[in-house]
Amino acid sequence: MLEPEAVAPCCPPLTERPLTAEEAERTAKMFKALGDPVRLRLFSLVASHEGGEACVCDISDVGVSQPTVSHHLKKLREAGLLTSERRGTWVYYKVAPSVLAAMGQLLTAAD
Amino acid sequence: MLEPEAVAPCCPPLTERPLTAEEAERTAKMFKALGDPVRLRLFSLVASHEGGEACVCDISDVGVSQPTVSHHLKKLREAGLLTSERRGTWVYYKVAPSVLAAMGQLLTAAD
DNA sequence: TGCCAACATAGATGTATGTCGAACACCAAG
DNA sequence: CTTGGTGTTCGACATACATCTATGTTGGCA
Repeated sequence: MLEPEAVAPCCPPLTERPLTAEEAERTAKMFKALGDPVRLRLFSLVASHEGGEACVCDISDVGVSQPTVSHHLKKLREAGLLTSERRGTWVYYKVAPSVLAAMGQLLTAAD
Repeated sequence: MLEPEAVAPCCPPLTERPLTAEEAERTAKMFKALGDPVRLRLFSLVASHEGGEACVCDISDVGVSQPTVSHHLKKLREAGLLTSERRGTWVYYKVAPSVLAAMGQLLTAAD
């Protein structure tokens, strides 16, 4: 089921030193994934859901069709931000561990 | 010169509660702006430059033409992430105050 | 076995975006 | 005022992307 390439601890704070081209390439994928309003809502719906995970049926009410939701969840998976698991009839998404920490570190003001 | 709409303190951590549609719309613009490798490098070049600011001539070596650099800097400005100021011959860009803090808060693991 | 619900994939389509070269605006020196 | 350097804007173009409808696939249940 096409699992994400690891997002990795990646990089120091953006204020510490310029990113290399490769670092920027990898890191931009995460930001890009969150750069769509629908995906950002889906991500926050999963991240804030009790237990840290949510089934698609819990988060499908974001104003677009069901295939579109599925499409965006796939993008988030491919960016390494979410993982998915099927349990019976439902598919559950959760935030990939360490992703929030990694992105938070990037944006740490190293002042 | 088309100044940015304020990016605002905006939102609580993504893990605290789901974003509303409006919040997501506004916030996604910031992530989107950083969702391109070239822009991400430009941003980190400015953010990590001594004095917290850099002139375009200091950061133009990212592998694309100079008009393209200018185009991306404009996008970053419009997203509220950078501000620009002309001093004599050169134009200086700096990170908009409070932007890093705001984005960092969004990604705070509220665990 | 057959059916329904939950998600995913496929294909089509309009719009947004990244890129470039060319032309323009601004400023400092001669 | 003219020249040269710095940066922006313009127009064109190819690609990427968000969205939809239609169709597949998977699993529970009668």
